[in-house]
Amino acid sequence: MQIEKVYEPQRFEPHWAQWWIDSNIFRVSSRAAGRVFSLVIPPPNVTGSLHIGHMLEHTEIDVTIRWHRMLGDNTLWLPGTDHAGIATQMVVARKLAEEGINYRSLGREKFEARVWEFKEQYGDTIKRQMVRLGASCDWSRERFTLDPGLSAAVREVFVRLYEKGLIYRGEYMVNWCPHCLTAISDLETTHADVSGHLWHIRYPVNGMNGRFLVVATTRPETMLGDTAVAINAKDERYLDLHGRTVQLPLMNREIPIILDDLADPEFGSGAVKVTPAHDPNDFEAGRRHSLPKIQVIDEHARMTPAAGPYAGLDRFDARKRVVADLEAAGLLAKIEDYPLSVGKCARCGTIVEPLISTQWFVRTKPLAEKAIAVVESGRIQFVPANWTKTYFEWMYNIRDWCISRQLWWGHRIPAWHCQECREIIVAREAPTTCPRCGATHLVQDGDVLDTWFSSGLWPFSTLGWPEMTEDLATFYPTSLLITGFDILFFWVARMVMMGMEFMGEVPFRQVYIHGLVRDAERQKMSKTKGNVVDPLVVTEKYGTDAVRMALLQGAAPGTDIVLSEERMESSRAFANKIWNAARFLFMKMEFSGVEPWVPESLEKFQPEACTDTLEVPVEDRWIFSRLNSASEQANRAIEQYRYHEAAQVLWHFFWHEFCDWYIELKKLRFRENTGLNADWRNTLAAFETALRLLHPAMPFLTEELWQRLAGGRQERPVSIALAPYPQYRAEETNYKAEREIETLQEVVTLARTLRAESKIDPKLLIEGALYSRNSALEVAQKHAAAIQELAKVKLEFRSDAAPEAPSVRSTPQFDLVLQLPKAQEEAQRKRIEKECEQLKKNIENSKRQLSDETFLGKAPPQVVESIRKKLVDYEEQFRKIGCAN
RNA sequence: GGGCGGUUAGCUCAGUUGGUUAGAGCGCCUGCCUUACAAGCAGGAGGUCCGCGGUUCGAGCCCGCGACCGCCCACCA
Repeated sequence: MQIEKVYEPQRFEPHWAQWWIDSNIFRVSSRAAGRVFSLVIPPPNVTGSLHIGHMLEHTEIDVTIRWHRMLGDNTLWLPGTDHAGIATQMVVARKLAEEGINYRSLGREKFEARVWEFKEQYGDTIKRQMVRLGASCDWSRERFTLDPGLSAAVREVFVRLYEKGLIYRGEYMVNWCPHCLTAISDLETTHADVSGHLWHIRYPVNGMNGRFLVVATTRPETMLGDTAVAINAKDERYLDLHGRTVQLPLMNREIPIILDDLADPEFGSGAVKVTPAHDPNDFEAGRRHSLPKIQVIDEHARMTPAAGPYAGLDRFDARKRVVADLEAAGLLAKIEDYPLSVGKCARCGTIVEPLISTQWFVRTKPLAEKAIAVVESGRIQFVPANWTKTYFEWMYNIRDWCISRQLWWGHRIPAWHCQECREIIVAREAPTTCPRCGATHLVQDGDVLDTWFSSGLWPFSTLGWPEMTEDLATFYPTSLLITGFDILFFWVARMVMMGMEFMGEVPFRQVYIHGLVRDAERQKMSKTKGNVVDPLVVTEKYGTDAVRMALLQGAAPGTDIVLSEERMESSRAFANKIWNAARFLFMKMEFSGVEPWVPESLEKFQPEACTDTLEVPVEDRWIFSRLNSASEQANRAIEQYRYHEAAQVLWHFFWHEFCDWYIELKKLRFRENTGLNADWRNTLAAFETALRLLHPAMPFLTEELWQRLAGGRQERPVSIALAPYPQYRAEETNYKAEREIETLQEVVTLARTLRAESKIDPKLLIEGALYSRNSALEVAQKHAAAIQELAKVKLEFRSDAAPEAPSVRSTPQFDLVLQLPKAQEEAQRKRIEKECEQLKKNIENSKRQLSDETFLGKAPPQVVESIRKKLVDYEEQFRKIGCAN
């Protein structure tokens, strides 16, 4: 068999995109197995940039899924939604904007025509992108925009919530984005600290000539819409003004002075202007006092006719003019520098404008109560657990959720307005007549739903709800959700609320929150910074398996992942290492006349054929025992989402046990044409098991090698992904074999160290003597040939005391003397001195503890015993090296 | 203003219930192109675990205070 010297991932591993498509085989479930495992995967962010963070998430999901599949669990993950259509529309709207066209100006018909056109042109690209992220993409049904099944679920939920009074329509202050021209939720606004100013403005008090009430504001342009000034009832400075009015400068409008806690006597002048149409607090105050609301800024952030002479100005230009005019009128008391935080649209970065508008809201309090209860009772578990607190923090302070968006992409709100009597009809299907006045002129509400509204239904809407399908019965609640903390509130919290409301049961049992991927400079990846790592580029360069491994190595729960090229290079080296181990085996198989072979049963580590009939070589007994222990650790790690630990275990086992020792030992046995003997069966069984162990982490490399190893055997599973995952069995642990190999390793390392320190040509076979007074000597002697091969020393084994010589190196049970050139003796002496110092410290330390009565009294016996033993060892070695001198 | 996380080797990070010589990868130093692998092999150096105090026989780990860094939430003009 021809096998390349260097592993070329491009030949065997698909791109990340292709990999994700391949993973889709796990969507299908047989429903044959006992244990059910289902997983919710996050909605694809198709329009955002794809970056390595998505790949981390999908890698963790994929590892988990593959592991469960190999355990024989009935697995399913829930991908797919209507996002393809939504995403396409968003992209088209953006393209239009680039051409200087506001998509709204086209009208719905023309806009949709453009979307179709775009679909024709870029359909395949979009489809690939969607599939890459696990979403379904069915262009054929209904308007291609939305999946009709899911749309029906969304309508059903909306109607039911409305009927229960949990959805209402109302006039409220919302965050308005003047660029996107839509209301956005609190969560969609980001706050940025900026240095602003606090302008103190004098408002003349009517009927008190020369008296002014000074108010402070960070947004002077809003004063044009003031309808009151508030003072605090406890603030004695201004009590005499209560009941009077002030004259609003510039607008020359008389407005009342009201008593309200809105005014904080400690802040500024203690008096505050009230602008109910442009500030959420003022809006509430305006309600309390039935103040008129004067809108002076419109949805494009321009001044309205109500702003009088300022009408038509941009809000920030208006600010300058207002300040200048106030100053000219001598009404500007002072200007202070003042740090403030401004809200910006999370999508476009435009500063949001609080505006009054009529929107649809979800009453969240009743939904939140259940969502809190299920986390409190532990029916939903967060991993790591500290996210629980963040979740509660938000749930306890939850506010009503504005779900209407003035956009054209998304699910239309299932509400119709009667053009005759203004009745609002909420229904599953479009009504033909108004139930109140019988009119037939009904127009559907122009708003669409927040995308998180439909995403919140995901765990059940994707399984066929409201029908109680077999899938829904089997896989709801799902076992697990793997996601990032950035959408904890947007998505996770809403799925819990919706799941409890409509299924009466939690949507998932566990929520694993993964870390964020940062670049080598610890920077969060973002499009604007341009530091995003494109998975397609790095998987091309290093291989998908290597990138996966690099991600997994950093994936400790609760910490961010710093991904560097170096790390990916080192995992590529690991992939290459495994490739070459296989290459060696295949070459030797050919040489030994061994055909591709895997054991009949993949359940046990050690193939049947070798156990009873033949004397099994110790390195085989050892590697099976080590495999056993590695699989125990790997299983436990993956089960607890400790992916980094699993990666480390696999890495260490494969490289530093299987390659460094096992294969090296086996080389001694593969020097003749033997055919498929016990040695070969054991070797291939061990390698085959190791591949399965590694498979969830590195699926492509292991699949490729596994197929080659198995040849064309029919009875094996078709894919390594369907083969059983290695499981720990107590009876497969072989302590005796492990100790024996440890002894061998000890002697070989001892000799290598001494040689290296003495600068002896690595190829030169030298002579030496190994001294020991315990049974370890016999073990070592048994492996004399291996020792000679691995360390290039020909040893004499002696049970008497070692002579004092500079060329001696010791461990507690051995002394090794090599014949060294004289020049090296001085260097050895220095080394020994240093070793003596360390030993002396250790001995003192142990003695101190062993003479401490309290320690002896309180420490557990095994701890005391281990220290006693160590002390004996230290002293023995101290004596042997001849430190006393 | 509330809440959360971090500080361990030159760099990036592990360290699961406290157990006595603190680990890995990369980097660095030394020697090797040894017919599986130079993307490799063998060996090595390198750490007051942020500071102070406390609990304990014993603290990187638990408690308190402090410093610095980062993140999230919040309607204070």
